[in-house]
Amino acid sequence: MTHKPPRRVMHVDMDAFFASVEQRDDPSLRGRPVVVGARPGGRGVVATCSYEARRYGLRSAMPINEAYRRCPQAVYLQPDMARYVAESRRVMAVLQGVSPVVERVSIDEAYVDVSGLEKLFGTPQQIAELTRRRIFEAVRLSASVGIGPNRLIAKLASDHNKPDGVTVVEAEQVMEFLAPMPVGNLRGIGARTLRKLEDLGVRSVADLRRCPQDLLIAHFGAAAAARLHAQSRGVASHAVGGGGPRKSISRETTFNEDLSDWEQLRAVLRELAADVARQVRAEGLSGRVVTLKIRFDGFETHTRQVTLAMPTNHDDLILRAALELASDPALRNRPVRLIGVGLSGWDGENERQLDLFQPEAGKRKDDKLYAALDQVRARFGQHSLRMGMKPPRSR
DNA sequence: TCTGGGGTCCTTAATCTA
DNA sequence: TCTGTAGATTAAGGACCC
Repeated sequence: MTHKPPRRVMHVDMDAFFASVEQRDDPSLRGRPVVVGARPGGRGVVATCSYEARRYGLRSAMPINEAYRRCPQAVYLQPDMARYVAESRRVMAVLQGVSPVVERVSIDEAYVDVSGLEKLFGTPQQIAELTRRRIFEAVRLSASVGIGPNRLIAKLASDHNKPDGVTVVEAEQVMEFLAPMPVGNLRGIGARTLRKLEDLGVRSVADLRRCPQDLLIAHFGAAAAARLHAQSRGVASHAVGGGGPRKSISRETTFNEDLSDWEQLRAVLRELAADVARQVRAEGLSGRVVTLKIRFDGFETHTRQVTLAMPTNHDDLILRAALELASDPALRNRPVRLIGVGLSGWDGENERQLDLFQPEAGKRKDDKLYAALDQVRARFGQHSLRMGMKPPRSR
C-alpha cells in the first residue's frame, strides 16, 4: 500500500500589486508613497497603495479624499488594468510551472496544490522560496507565499509574513497558529460580523473556539455558526481548482454628483447596457435575468430584476428591460448616486447555436422577448396597484 | 464621515407548481 | 375535482471579497 503524501496548499499573494508595478516601471516612484485608485477630489477609493503610503495609515478601500488628507505628498495614479493583467498572466504562468493545479482567485493571488512535490522541489519551505524566486525573475515583483494543509491556512499564512515573506504551517501547528489571531482575519468576517462578535466578547480565534455553539447559532444562524466553528479549528477545504464559469456580468457607475435627470440617467443606462451586452457576446453567452441597481443618497441601494422569457445578449433588450425596471415609482424622483445594470442566468450551448446558425429562429426569439417585456410592464402596473392595498415587504 | 467596481454567496420572503 | 402544502424558483437585500 502506498503512503499518501499530506495535502499541501500554497497561497501566493503579490505585494501591493498595482503600486509595485508602477514603482517598477518608473524609478522616480521608488521609495515614495504611491496610491493607485480614484482621482483625489472625486468619489472613489484607494485600490492599492505602496508600503510607503501604508505608513501614513493609507489602506485599500479607503476613500480617496481621506487618503489625500492623510498623505497629500503621495503620488496619485489611475489604474492601468491592461498592464496589470499582462503582469498577472506572467505570474500565473510561473505558478503553472510549479504545479499544474492552479486556481487564480483574483488578478494578484492564486492557490496552488503542491501536495507530493517534495521529491521534485524539496521541503515546503523550499517550494515556497523557489516560487517566490521564479516570480521575481519573471516580473521583478515581490510576492508573499503561505503553505498550509488547506486553503484557509495557506491564505492566513501568506498574510502572516507580508510583504516578501514565506510562512509554512504544518497540520499539527494549525491550532496554535490560529489561536492568537484576531477573528477578523477569518474568511467571511467583515465589519458587521466583527462588531457582533466583539459584542459577544470574541476578539481572537481562541475566544471564538471557546464561544458556546448555541450562542453563535442564536446570533448568526446555524450555517454561519458552523462555518465560524470550523474555521476556528482550521477546518477548511483543500480543493484547488474548480472555480467554474462566472455567474454574472455587470457594469455600474457612481456619479461625482447625484443625478436627478432621467434623460441623462437613461443615456448612462444605454451605455452600461451596451457594455454588458458586448462583454456577454464576447464570452459567447446569453442570459435571461436582467438586474437594475440604483443607489440613492445615504448609500441606500436597491436592486430590481426580471427574468426574460428567453436569453439575450442584445444591447437593446437589456436596456429596455432595465428601463422597465427603473419605471418602478419607488425608484423615481430621487437623486441617484449610482446606477448599474447586469445580466445573469446563462443559458446552455443550445441557445447560442440557435443564435448563430438559425437566424430566423433567433428572430422569433426576439419577438418572444419583446412580448416578455410587455409582461414586465403588466407586472409593474399590478405592482403599483398592489402597493395601495398591501405595503411592499421591507427588510 | 465616507464609502468604486465587479463579482460571489447567503438569507428571507413571495410565488409558482406538482 | 378540490384543497392544502412541500419544495422549487424567483426576487430583493445584505455581507463580504479583492
